[in-house]
Amino acid sequence: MNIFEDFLSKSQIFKNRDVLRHSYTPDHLPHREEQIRQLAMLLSPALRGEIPSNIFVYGKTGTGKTATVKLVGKQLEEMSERLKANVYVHYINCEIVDTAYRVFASIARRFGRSVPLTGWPTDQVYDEVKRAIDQKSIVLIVILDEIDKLAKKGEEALYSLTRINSELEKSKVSIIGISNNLNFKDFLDARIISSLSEEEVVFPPYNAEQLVDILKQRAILAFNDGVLEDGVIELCAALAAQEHGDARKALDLLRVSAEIAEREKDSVVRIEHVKKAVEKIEHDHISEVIRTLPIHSKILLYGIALFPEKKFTTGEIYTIYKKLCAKIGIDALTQRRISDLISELDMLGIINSIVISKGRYGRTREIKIDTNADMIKKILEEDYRLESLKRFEKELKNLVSLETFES
DNA sequence: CCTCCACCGGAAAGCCGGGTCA
DNA sequence: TGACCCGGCTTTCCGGTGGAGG
Repeated sequence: MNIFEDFLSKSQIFKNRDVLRHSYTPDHLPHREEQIRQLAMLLSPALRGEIPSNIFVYGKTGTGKTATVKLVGKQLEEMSERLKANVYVHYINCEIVDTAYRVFASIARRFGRSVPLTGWPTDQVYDEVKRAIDQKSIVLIVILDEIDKLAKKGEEALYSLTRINSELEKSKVSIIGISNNLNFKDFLDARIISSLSEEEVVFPPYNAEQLVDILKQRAILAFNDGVLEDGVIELCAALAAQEHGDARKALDLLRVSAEIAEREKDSVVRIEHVKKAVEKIEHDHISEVIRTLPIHSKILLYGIALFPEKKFTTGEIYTIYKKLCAKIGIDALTQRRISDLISELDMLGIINSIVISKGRYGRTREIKIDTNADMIKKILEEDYRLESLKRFEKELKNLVSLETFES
């Protein structure tokens, strides 16, 4: 008997698991009819060879922004093909493509130019883009997903792209910016903002009922008949609705619940599986984040995790961090840098740090671990570079508590 | 009401490893 | 090969500040 046979035979639950992944774009998006209509209306001038207004798309995570825009983009290209209208849509995820250089390179490559990953001056890549687009007369729609990620390092790209039309002879470019964060506008040049948001399309969060519809639609494709216990979909929807109506989260819950059921060799996905899924997702998320932390953040976090109840100031945790570094023979970073690493850990939700003033005793952060400290420590100890710290745990605790907190 | 602590956090510049190009 | 560019990570420098205690 082949060793895989056991695994092959038993997918009683899933018909097609991929339907539940975020990468899957269904060709019908429930409760997004209005947004689709707006986008189509705003983009339609492209088919007549005119420049559509730049569009700013706003909505929280998991509200279907990306899926909707992609769907409309795809249909726009199809229609353009039929009408021979030379409309092109280019999708860029700014979380990955997060600098001006890379944005330009991505566009240039779309039109067959080869641009190295690095090495050229950014201006040169931009020239390449202009030449590539202007070869024949086209309308190009650039979709900048997670456009807020460009605010820091890629502002130049936004600046150039919003003004590119005056430098092109035959072709036209328009931009669709997608963001889940309105605050990022504060960091940008007012001219860029007004140019980017000539039109706005808002994606409100889904409510629990709408999430149920979405899940049901996918469940039909994803599961065999009758494998979902009554209430499973409703529970997943309700849990996701509690957090700003995130469809992605709802789909994850449903998929992980089913995977747990499958692993337990249960032929039905039950309410209890959903409950286990909630924990598993939470746990997997944190441990993945921690595992991929750079070494200095790990050392720092280890120091904090040694004292789960303690509220640290920046200075205190820095002295502990320095001791830990000495112990494992790694050069310590400066306090300024550690201060930034603390902010990062805070943003990741692993620790809690707020700036407080202790009057006479200065202004500092109050830092406290936010999650299960034991779990964090275990995950950190998997790193071979931190292994030796495990042996010194007691010694370290004594040393540190005597020196730092005595007074 | 003023002072002054212990940091915060912005700006700029340096280092390093990735790369191109002539 | 050397000059040059990009981008991530750090260091250096430094002005700014909320509020307890005088």
